[in-house]
Amino acid sequence: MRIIRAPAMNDPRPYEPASIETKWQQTWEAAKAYKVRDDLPREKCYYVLEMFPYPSGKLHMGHVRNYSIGDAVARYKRMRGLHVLHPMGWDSFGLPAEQAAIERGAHPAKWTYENIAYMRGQLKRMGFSYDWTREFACSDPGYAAREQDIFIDLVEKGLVYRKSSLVNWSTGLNCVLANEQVVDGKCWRTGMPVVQKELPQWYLRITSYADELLAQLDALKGSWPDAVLTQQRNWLGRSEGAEIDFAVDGHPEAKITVFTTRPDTVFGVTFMSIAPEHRLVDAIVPASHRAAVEAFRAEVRAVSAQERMGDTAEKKGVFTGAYAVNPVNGRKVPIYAANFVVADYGTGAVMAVPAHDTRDFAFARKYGIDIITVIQATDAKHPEWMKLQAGEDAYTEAGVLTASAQFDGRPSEDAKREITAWLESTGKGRKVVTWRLRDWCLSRQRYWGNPIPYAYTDKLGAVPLRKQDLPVTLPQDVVFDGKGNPIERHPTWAVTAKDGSPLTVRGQDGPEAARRETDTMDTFMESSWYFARYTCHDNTAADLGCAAPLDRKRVDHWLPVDLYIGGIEHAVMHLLYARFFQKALCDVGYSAKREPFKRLLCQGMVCMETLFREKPGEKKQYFYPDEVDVERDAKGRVITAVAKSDGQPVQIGRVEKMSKSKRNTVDPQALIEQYGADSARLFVLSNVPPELDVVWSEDGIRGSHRYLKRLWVLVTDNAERLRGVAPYSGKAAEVAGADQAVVRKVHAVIKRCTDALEKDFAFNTAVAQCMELTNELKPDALRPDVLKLGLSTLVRLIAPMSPHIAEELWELLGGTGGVTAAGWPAFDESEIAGDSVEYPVQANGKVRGKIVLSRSLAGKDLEAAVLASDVVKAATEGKTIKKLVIVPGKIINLVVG
RNA sequence: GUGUCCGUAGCCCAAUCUGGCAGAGGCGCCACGCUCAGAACGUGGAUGAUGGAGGUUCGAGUCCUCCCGGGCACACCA
Repeated sequence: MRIIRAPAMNDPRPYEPASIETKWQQTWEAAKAYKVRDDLPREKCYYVLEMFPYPSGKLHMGHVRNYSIGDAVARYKRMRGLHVLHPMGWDSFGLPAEQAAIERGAHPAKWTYENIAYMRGQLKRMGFSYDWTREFACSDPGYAAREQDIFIDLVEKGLVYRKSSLVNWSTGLNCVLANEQVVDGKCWRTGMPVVQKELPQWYLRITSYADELLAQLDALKGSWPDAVLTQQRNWLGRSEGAEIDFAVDGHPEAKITVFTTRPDTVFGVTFMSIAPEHRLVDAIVPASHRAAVEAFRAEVRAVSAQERMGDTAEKKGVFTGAYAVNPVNGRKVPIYAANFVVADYGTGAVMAVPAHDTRDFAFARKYGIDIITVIQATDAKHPEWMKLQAGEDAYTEAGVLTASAQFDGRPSEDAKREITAWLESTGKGRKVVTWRLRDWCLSRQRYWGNPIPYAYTDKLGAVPLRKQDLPVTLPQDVVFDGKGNPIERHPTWAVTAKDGSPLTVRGQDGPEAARRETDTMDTFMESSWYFARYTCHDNTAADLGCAAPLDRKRVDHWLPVDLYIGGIEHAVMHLLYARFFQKALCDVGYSAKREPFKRLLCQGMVCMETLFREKPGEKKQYFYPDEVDVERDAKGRVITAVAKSDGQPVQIGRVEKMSKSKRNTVDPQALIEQYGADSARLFVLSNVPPELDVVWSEDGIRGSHRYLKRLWVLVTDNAERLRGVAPYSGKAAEVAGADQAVVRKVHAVIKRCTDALEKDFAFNTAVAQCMELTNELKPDALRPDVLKLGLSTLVRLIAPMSPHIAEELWELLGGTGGVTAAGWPAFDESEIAGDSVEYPVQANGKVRGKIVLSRSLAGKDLEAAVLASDVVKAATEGKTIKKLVIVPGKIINLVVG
């Protein structure tokens, strides 16, 4: 049994995070401390937003980090006197809810809203300063209804269309995926294979905004991470070139248009590659080659998208038996159906110039096709050029044209323009720009999403619903058995109007019986405008179908978001869709701000060491940390690790992103219970800058907790006697010794903290500064007013990171009105440096000693004082000074010989 | 392969933008204090060719060039 010593009379109150944190959370809630108004001057306002979570059940460490960063910024900005909009909500449509319904029988809505309730409680327990009055979930009827209104606006603007096309069909989800959701040919969510399937789908015309989406990336440089800008640029994939029309020999009605970025090489075309699915293939293939082409097409189709896209796939083709005629020189070239030609990029056909394209070169070699050089390198020693001379590889760089009729001798860049112009003038080609970006496929054959507000009739086809007939709400009585789309199988929903009567749409001769669209929208739709909705979440009239989705005045007051924080995994999908959507919202009249996020911060992952055993031919067996004993040497390096269960060795693996499957996770709830929210928040902000990965360790969080305890003891030990003392507010020079050092330190630390937060949100260095100041504050050595200055500064500096303890200590020190209202402490640059400077003295770059001189010394006086010093005399003994470098306030360097 | 970021103590990182004594902070380690002992706490301490080679400079972790190593992104896109 443990013997617990009774506390002595003057023992300070112990640090009990749970009670302090609950107390202040209740205080903030009761005071609606973080509710923000919409009618204050914008320059006094700040909008900080973290990517809202999918309500999967409970918070994970990634959330804790993301939201701790955002909250620290929000609290810091408030202390700087700004009115901060800091909202939170739920990205609550999506597949896991349906998965849960299938597995556990709970309705997706029930499961989702129970999760939201639990996670909201966790966020509140973390003490995040959200304006909870603006909270909403995307699956709330109000939000989904507003989204349908916007959808109809987009329809009227011509941004929505339906087309039948090959789509990515996830065999795991029985559902269509966007290109971005296909990773290495597999479903990004389930990892199951993705196959191509022909289906009619709804699309949003994001490609109409391609130019603007690209152009405005330049303006985001410096405010968004380069990695994100690059990824978006790659994704948009703008490519400038020419389309050239080739006639087909013996088929005067047929014409194959190719797209090329190298019109300067057109005289070197020796064959053409065409996508096997190209619509002209059947028309031009002679009977003699039909069987071979059909077989090839079947073979290509059988190969999964994954293999076809990967660079391991062999480049293959089959001669179609047809010939194309090169419009510039009349040369007849064979047409090959090739597996590497993508049907829906460019024109689905490529002119092949083996001399100047690596892939064409390999293909020509394989099938024995001619190689004609039409570009000459200007540098005869160019390695690629020498390879072409040796018949080893193509020369793909720019050069000078040859064997190109009237263009001989022209440089590539000029020839591109001139040849394109010539083709244009003869009607055989034209300058074009193509994009890698495709339109956004919106349809999902799923239940738990927002219904697409369309209906179909036999006569009219697809008809958008009128706004007064909205919203379309999901049927409640559906069956989840994992076999396809539950809405589609509902007996009456698709043909029943809001009021229960049979669904009709208005036709020319009166109402016509109609059937609803049963597809729901991609959930990236909801996350494309939620940041705008936070500014006016209450814009909801009694009749849901009639209120405007957004209040333009408030949207434009708050947007763009000043700081948006989230994971880099959203670099393309979410962030590109949201940028597009904001522009579309502008064009339907809901905003004038064309970019949604002014600054973007992508925080790193929370990682942890993995522990595993591996046997040949078996999957890795992972261990939880508490199942393993680790032994370290004197330097802290790991010597051995063994499992507690059997004493056998365990391997220590890489530090990897926390995941359940690797058993390297930590439950934030347990951290809160053991150490408190303040310690958890401080830990995820310490040690590394926000954009780097942070490695979780038990020792690490104990370190953060230990620091808060030290701060607690330091303040509570002295609070009583300091309560009535005013913090020292005079000059540093007016006090002496340790007091003066502390006053200077206070100014220096405030400056460094402020710089760290203003420049890069470098909370790690801000925390370090707080610790440094704490280490300097020795109560017994300081005047009470100087100590009070130090403590009251410290408490305010730590407040954005660990707000509960800061509030409590602020109150104990006699502060009123809360630590936020107290404001961020100010500093005076001139108070940081002392009157004297300790100059290091270097001789030929090596430090020989130090001399202390008055800061006010300058010019000849300073030089004289330096030369007179013992250190300089000793260093120059018997040598001559060739050069004397004196940097006032910094250093002295002697060049001697 | 191309682009980009990075490489500082046993580990995570400051200092790099704006050149000036290599170290703010944390973890780990060691010693001492406290303790019957440990934990906790406190006090103190050790640890480096700043990945390598050149260059610029009075002076380079910092700027320039090349190389090595690593991360991330892109990579049949015509």
